[in-house]
Amino acid sequence: MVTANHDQAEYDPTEFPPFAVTVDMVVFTIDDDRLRVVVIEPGDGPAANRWALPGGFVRADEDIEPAAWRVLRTKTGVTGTDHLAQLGTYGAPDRDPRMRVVTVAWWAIIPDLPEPVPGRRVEEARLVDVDDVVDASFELAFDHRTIVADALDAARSEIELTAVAASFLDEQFRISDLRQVYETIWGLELEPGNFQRKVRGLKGFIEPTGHRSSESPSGRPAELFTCSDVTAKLAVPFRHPDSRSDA
Amino acid sequence: MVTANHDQAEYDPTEFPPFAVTVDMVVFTIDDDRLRVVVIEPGDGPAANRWALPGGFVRADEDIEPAAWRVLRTKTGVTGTDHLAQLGTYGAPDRDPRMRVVTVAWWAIIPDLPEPVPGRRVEEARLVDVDDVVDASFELAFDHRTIVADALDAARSEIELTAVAASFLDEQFRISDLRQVYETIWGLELEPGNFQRKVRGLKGFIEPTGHRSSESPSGRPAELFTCSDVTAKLAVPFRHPDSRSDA
DNA sequence: ACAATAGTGTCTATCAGACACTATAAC
DNA sequence: GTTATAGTGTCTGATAGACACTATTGT
Repeated sequence: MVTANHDQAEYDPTEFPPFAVTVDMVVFTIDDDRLRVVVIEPGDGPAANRWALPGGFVRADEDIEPAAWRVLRTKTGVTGTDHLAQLGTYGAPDRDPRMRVVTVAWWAIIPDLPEPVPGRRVEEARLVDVDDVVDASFELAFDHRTIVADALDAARSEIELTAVAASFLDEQFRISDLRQVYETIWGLELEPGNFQRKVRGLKGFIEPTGHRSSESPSGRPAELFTCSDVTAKLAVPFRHPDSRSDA
Repeated sequence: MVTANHDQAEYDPTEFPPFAVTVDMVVFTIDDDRLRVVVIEPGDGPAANRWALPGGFVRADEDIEPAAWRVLRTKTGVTGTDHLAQLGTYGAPDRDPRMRVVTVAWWAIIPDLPEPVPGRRVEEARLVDVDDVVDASFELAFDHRTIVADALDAARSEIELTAVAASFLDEQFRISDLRQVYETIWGLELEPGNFQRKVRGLKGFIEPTGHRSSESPSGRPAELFTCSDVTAKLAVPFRHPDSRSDA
């Protein structure tokens, strides 16, 4: 088979088309029983004076996941998280007006994140309700609304299959705290008694600490639990209760 | 906060580190009740004379998913597939000796793929058992063994949640054909009667065609079904039977 | 005492799996 | 008839959800 080689240049390693590779971070936290996401107002670039996800270029000698951690830290001051997962890669040719960029999007969960602090070359950093982003009442630059929507889908699925919901909470937590995480992310109410029994019965999810909560405003103090591995896959999924066979 | 700007260069759009962006394809098919994957022997590059996934550079003005389709077609002659999903992006700094490359990996399912044909700049193309790749008895270049293993995990999960198993089959298929797909991918046997009842009861999975199979070697001819949307999310997951609460 | 939250008992409907059974074809 | 596969009936054990109930704290 003889073919004209008018497009062979792109197969030549010395003439590959150069791309910029960035990372963008979708950082979730729960604040006041609302699912929120960290956004920044960049100090420069095409998203200056607009809100956007924290993001930045991957360095020439840096793997992608470390770049995600570094960008998160330098842009928002956020340092630790139990959970960082790759969401997907977005690379429409026109997604950034400056140049050809593909961005690797990640999503993470940070407990107790009151207000992020603006980092280098960042004007402002704040938390915004995920719902407002997804329904576009709070606008984000680039394709970041889509990325947040995809991250929300990923989070909703992930808490069914793994113990990651616990990473929204402190080291020790009550079962009712964990239930609130599910209720917030799924946007529904769960029956406290059944939740209790179900989650206690799941292997590899939570372990009792032997301590009891002292902060309860009233009522019987709750037993405190920990989750040793938030990435652990649950033996049985904790299923979102919307699925009915008569759907 | 005053900081040395020794690393500010990377924030300058005109001086971002240039990356090559490639796509790599994990193409599954079922052949003789074995799950197989398409591999090629590139005619040049660092994987010449080794087996590797079909892959290639994304063009300067091309979105990533079209690039995946193009690469698949030009390298292996494979043109159509019902299912193409992004798997993840791999970008360790040393994963390609030539240059800094990040690759966006995709997985796809092609029914009835007897033998792929080597495309441009490809010496050979063939199918290989997925198991042999994952257990490294069949070696692949770069990090392609990891990518195939991740794709297998993705496929095993995806057939629980969507109708994608049907994309291994022809337009019309018997329920026992569909059962064989699950058995092959999960590596176990399912009880035919229960499978039949379960899959017939799931909304949005299969629809009867009104025809019956004429190719049955013996026995009662089976009703033929179609799947109108292989990407449809099942209302109720078709669960892999390994998960027991006493696990 | 009451209010509030934690946690358990129990009933019921549903569903997965085991397996016997019937149905319909080729031979 | 036998054999093979398609498809159904039916039982059982597990589980999710509803909801009543007990348990343990503060006020």
